[in-house]
Amino acid sequence: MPKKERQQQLLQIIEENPFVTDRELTRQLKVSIQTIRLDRMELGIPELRERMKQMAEHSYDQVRSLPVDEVVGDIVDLQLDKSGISIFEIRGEHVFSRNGIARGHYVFAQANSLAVAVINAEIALTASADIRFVRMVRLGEKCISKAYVRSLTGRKGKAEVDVFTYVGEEMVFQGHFVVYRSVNEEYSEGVSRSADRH
Amino acid sequence: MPKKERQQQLLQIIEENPFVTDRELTRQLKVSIQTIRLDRMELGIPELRERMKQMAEHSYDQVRSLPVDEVVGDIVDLQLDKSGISIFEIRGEHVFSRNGIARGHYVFAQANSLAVAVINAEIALTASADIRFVRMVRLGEKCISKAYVRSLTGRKGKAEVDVFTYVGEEMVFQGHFVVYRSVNEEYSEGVSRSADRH
DNA sequence: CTAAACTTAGAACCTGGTACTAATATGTAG
DNA sequence: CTACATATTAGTACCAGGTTCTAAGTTTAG
Repeated sequence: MPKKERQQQLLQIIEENPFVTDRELTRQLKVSIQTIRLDRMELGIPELRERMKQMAEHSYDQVRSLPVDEVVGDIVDLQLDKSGISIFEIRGEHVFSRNGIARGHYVFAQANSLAVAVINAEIALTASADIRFVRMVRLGEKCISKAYVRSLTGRKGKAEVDVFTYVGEEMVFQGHFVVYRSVNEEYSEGVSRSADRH
Repeated sequence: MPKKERQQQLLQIIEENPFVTDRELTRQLKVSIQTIRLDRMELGIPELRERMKQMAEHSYDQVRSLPVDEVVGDIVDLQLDKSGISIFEIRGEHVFSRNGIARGHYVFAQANSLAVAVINAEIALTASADIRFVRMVRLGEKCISKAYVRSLTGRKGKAEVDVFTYVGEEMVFQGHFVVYRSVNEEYSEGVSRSADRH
């Protein structure tokens, strides 16, 4: 069997069973263990333990990253129906462990939370948004979001809010949010009382 | 320090960082490595490698498709660079406590995670998104997101992904994501050696 | 004081490798 | 055919992160 083909088979075997040892690969491919190891090196496949470790770290990240908190970021300034500012520091649980870059939904969550918080209504819900991740945000960076209410339509209806997030001087995110607001009404069954942002 | 207390500390340390070696535990608990190992045995805590293996196997069973990245929601189907489906149940911690309506960023997070997971690349990051919350999602509802890759540009570059989220028959969210992707393997830093980690 | 419980030490061994050297096939081009 | 290259196999030394076992101290309680 040609080398190329063997290496393709090796790739496939490991892909469908990452827990296979080199010793077992020798049995399946009928070559010496050294050949297996040379092949792995050429293909850039790490050893069994490293593969397991990577999988373990991956799943560990996943478990840790679930609780996106109520309001993401600390609101440090709030002028209802006008503007607001919040601060959010990117910590380990917010990033991809592989490269330390923040997951987009955390950056979004900060902006979304602020866009909703800045609206003075008993119920405020995001209706739609147009967002742009201007540059990646890294572990340890402090995101400062500023929200500006651009328009309000009546007591009920929609509000438009622009949010810009900065790390230092640099803008990292921008978003245009359309927020549904209601002072008294509900939408089928959901009761509305006093506003519920935190 | 009494034995019981030490074992409680050991449990706690391992729980919050399962990737710790015995050698590091000796430094933290100031006892010999043999004591650490006796403690682990009494507590039924397996060795580091076994812990990693179990985590790896667990995550491998859970979602059999390989590169299920850090995701909000359970991925139940994944065809890389084509489509994917994930399920996410709205629980108490995801809603506004007053009215039981899901916070937008959770619904977004599910869609965003899926849009990133469906892309077959070593690095995939959301560049921008155009999203619409079609109707509110309530406590207890099961969100089913379906992602479709609409275009791919080269090995590197952008991908466009549409995501639709349903509760039952009803569409509750739709989003158009532009995802930055890169198949890049950096040869500058930690290529093969086991140099990098916690 | 003494026995039980606890702690530490050390050596042998294990798995699943890496790193490196060296010998032996098997081609393949001149 | 020879010479050189590539591929394969073999073997040794070494590593991390342990297990197992034996044995010797050290507390502590009765």
